[in-house]
Amino acid sequence: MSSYTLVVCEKPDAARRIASALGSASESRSTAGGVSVFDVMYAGRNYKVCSASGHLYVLADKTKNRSVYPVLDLEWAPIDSGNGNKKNAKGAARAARFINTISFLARGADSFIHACDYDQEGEVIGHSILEYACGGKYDKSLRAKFSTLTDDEVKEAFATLAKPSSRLAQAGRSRHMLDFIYGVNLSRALAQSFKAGSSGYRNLSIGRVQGPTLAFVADRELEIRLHVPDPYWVLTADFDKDGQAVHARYEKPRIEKLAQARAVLDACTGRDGTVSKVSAKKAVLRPPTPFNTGDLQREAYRLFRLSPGYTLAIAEKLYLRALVSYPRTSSQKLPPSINYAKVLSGLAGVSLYSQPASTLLSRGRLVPNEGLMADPAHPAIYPTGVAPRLSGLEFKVYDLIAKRFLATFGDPAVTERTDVSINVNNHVFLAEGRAVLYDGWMALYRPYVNLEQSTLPQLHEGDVLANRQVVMEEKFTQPPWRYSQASLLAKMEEEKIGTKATRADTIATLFKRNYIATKKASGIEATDLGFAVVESMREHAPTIVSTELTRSMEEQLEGIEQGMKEPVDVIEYAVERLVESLATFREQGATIGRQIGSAAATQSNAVIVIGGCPVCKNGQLRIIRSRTTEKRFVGCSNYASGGCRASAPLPQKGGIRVSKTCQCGWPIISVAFGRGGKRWNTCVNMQCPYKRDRASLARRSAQP
DNA sequence: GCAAGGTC
Repeated sequence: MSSYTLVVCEKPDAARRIASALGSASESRSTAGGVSVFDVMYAGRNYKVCSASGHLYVLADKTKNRSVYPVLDLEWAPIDSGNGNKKNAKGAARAARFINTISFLARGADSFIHACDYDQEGEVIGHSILEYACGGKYDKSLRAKFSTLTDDEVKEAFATLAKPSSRLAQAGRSRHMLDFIYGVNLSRALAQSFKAGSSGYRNLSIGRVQGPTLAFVADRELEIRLHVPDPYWVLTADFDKDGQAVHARYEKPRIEKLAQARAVLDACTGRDGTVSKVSAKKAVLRPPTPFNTGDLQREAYRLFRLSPGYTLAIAEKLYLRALVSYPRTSSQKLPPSINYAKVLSGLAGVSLYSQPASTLLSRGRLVPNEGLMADPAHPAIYPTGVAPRLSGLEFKVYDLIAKRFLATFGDPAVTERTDVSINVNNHVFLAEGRAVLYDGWMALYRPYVNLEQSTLPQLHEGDVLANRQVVMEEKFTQPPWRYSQASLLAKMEEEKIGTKATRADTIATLFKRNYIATKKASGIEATDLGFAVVESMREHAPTIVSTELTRSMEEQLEGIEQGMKEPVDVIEYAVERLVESLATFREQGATIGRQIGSAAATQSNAVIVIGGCPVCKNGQLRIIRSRTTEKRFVGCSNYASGGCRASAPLPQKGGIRVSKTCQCGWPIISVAFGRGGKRWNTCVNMQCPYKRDRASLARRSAQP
């Protein structure tokens, strides 16, 4: 085979699209790694288009000893089970297959094109591959720059190749370094302090994104706990106009003094009202903008109460089945190159969407209502037009994406708001009506439209309304809302921390660490442990829980990218500041650990009831963690007061759920082993006559 | 058993 140019893309899907944009490509599987490679002729040259699968190289701690800090001596190494996806050894094996394929292809290549996503992380991904898998080829490579992977743009990118920006790569690599140095060292300091100040090890962590996110929740929780409810009074009135009800509220929505409210109540009770003013205003509501990752996550939470992480996982599945476009995007734009007509024709073939899709198609000119946010590598999320076969939540998320896409092409809706002032003995009450005059895009987005309508009878100035009743209600000012997973994610977006692909993961990590917990129906609250971590960080390493760290880091990285700053100086400056914090942890570790440890202990001793006690009949069986051995077991709430000795061992690992009560009267628990692993159901009663696998419970458990 | 960032 003659020589060729090796094109390195960020992910397999991008390689496929880039290859097919250049010409008719033939796909083969590399013998070196078993991953896809595309051969294509373009402008008289042979190209082999291959891809990574995100980052194949990450920073690693050379010493590999997790109990030692500070760790400042880092190296770039292939993802392996030790540095990267510990929870997922498959990830490391997968990375190895891509690296093997690329290094094999690099040997036969005479030139290289860096065609990863054109952003900071993409620059790093390509840089590592060209340097480490291809043998120092970054400086000799050429950069393809594109904002979306359409045929035209890919060709344009290949026609305007230029030297890659090593400044951008340096900025990206420095970002990795800073996050590792701050995150890993402070996490180790936390965990080591905990170990020194209390019994046992606990996996604690903190980082540039985790820190402020946890602080958002903790600070909100404090606001809630410190909130002092102030009373106020609300007056409403119900009138009647020829048998039709008119509901109105007093012009002042809140009255702070009871005496004032009473005075109005007395003055108005039993007196008819006169319409003193009627005004109607039309409003034009523009169609919604197409979904980016966060918009979709928020909308799926609002409508279906899906967590952001779960929504993204479902969207990912839909993407892998070619039903929707790439779901990790910041973009609220739909470039014409995605071919609106093609997508709509596809949807027209699906019975659910055929009517609205055909109507849109028949108009000819299609212009989506784009939002302001853009993404260097992907358009907004849209359906591909491939007919879906889905059910359950997958269908719901797909339907939401499909209807949102349709709605963005709809006409603006027109609504009318009518305000009516009603005079009662010189006091003014207000009634409000809202009506949709033209539904436009709303028809395309049903049932997901969020708009309240309220109707009023025809009213004119001078009309007299019979007063049915005036009601005075005492209310209290409310504390702010707790964050939901969706609003916490929105807060992260607003503060520009984390990325569209990682925000949901960060929230999941905080749950896993037991820093935050869901308080039934009222949202997320910080746990005692979460509070303790924020508090101790504010004292010893305040930047890690503030968004300022991200801001100042961005500034430094910008300096590197512009050539105004050197990476070593930036890193050294960060290290100097961090070392002071770490020294404090080293000196006061035991004290810090005791503070955090006592917070963690309140938690592990928290009462978790799993059922009624079958022995004493009036106590409750609870999961208890022994203070001395730290082992968990089942005990009766009457142990201390009533001397009930009912107890049972528990498996020490795995999440426990109560499924039902066994015929013997004790609870049957369901234990999860590992992530997404099998669940194991068993009665906790050691003497259970109905149980077959007593031996296996004994093996997996320990007596308190 | 540590971060944040890619992607599956």
